[in-house]
Amino acid sequence: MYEFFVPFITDALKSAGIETGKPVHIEQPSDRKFGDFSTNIALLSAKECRRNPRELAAEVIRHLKFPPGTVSKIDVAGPGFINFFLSPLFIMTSVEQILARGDQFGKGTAGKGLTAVVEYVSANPTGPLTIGRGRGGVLGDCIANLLETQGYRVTREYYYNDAGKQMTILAESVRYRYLELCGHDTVFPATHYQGAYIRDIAEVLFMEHSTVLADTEGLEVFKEAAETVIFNSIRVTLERLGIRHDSFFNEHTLYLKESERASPNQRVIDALVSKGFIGFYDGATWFLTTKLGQEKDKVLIKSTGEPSYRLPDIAYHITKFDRKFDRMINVFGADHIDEYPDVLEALKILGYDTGRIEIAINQFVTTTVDGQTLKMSTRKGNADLLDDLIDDVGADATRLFFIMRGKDSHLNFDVELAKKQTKDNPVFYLQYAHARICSLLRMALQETGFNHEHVVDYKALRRLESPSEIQLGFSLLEYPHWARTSLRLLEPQKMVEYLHSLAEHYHRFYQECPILKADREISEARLLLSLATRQVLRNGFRVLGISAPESM
RNA sequence: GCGCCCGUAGCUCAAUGGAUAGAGCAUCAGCCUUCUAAGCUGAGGGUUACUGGUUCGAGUCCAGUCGGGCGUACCA
Repeated sequence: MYEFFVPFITDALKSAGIETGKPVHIEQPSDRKFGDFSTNIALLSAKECRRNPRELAAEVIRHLKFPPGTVSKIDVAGPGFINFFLSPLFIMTSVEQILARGDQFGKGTAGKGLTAVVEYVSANPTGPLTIGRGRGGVLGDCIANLLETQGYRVTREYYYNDAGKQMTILAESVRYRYLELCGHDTVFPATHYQGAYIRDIAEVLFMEHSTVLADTEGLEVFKEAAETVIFNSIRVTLERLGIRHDSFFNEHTLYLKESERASPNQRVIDALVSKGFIGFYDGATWFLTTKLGQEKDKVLIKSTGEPSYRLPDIAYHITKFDRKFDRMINVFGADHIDEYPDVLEALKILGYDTGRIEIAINQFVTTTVDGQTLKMSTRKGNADLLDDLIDDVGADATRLFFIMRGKDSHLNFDVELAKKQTKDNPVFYLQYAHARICSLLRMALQETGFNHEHVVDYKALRRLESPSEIQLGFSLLEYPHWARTSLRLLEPQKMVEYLHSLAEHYHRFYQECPILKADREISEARLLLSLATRQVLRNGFRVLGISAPESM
């Protein structure tokens, strides 16, 4: 809808002889009494043209030529806005397109022929997923969905590490619990994983092997058991939320030689050496970020010989360039905020186009239960588990609550609210609109024989003209705009808000306009409008990954 | 100390640099013999933390101050 106006305004500017370098911008007025759309082009160009903005606006209007039956009124208002009013008939004929396109309505072509990789969750297998991880997981999943609606070919990737220090601590933790079960006198270190799941893993080992493992030197058997159990639990939890990945990228592969070539990690070091950004001191290998104005250099290879996380991170991103992704989107929590600038700097030095990398950082989650907030740490084992939350409020509420606030805002997850079955709870408010429409359609089939599946001609919609009908129709047409905006900002929250306002318009329409009880022709038209609403709700729910219940 | 994020109604949050800063909750007042009241309508409630700046116009951009969160590892 937005782009509908642009060419006509551009033409009008041209034929009025107005030269402006400013782009034509279409927006929605704050108040509908100002119209359906407006443009500020006269305000923007006024200075350049040395003319009064209102005069300029009037001039533009004189040259505007819209196709008949589309725009019913054009106004100059306020300091120089040009306001457009769409004709009700135009709105309703446009709604017909929604029914014609069905689940394709709202799809765009901006990403046609392009590929994107979205990296999200990426938790190492050291413990069950916590609520905080869930937010990033849902955010990433929705971003991937949004990319797909615009035609991108999307790879959903999970980057993990099953080696290194944390995994060693994990294996030791299991071993301590196992030794306890064997009756050994051990003290469980405070530095290790305290969670109950460690005990569960140890118990399984004890049942299978009795005390035999107590004498084994290596940690391998403990590590493997822990990794298998924990990874499975992570995948099960993700699956419950409808989060899936196409690709699991194991950091470990970056440490391995590739036939005749050095390992990807080593190649990063070599390349940075040749650019003069590597130093060796204190027994470690350093990325000389002080050369870039930073306070300290950063360790790439520790004095133990092991790479720190930064090195494989750089190498990992190079694989994304090697795999020729057009867009690379990383989703992670605020605790990783210090991680990416160094990676980007290194990639820039090595000549990669870091403009293709986008970072979506989500702030932390606190849960509120009776005003109590919980502080989380996987290590201490007192974290709120994502699984428990899903048990408590269900997958749909979990998903929606994670994305119904801007990702930059701290999220206050009100568990009580998420469980409520009233309109206070946005999940129910949205789903109820959908269920209500399904119920109507069922009843229509029963009582009047109206079968929406057999309708091929949507012209009946053109009979509608009452304010709540027009408002609803208009709202439906906004869906593609919000799909694009949500993606542009990497912010599914925009979609949530749009759907909420759509549901609101539907409920109002429902309240004001009898549907089954109206005259047959009007009734049919209103059923079609309801059907279009259901379609848009479904398309939106699909992006957000929540279910569309047929009855509630 | 330094870096990133946040500060908007009593509470939880919106507002691509635009017009009178909006929703929901809570409070108060209405709407069911009528398609799902799991809903709708209305009222009150604000110095957008503070001080300057940029411009036709600032909650939004810039600088500074105050307050909160997260980082600031040879953990990831």
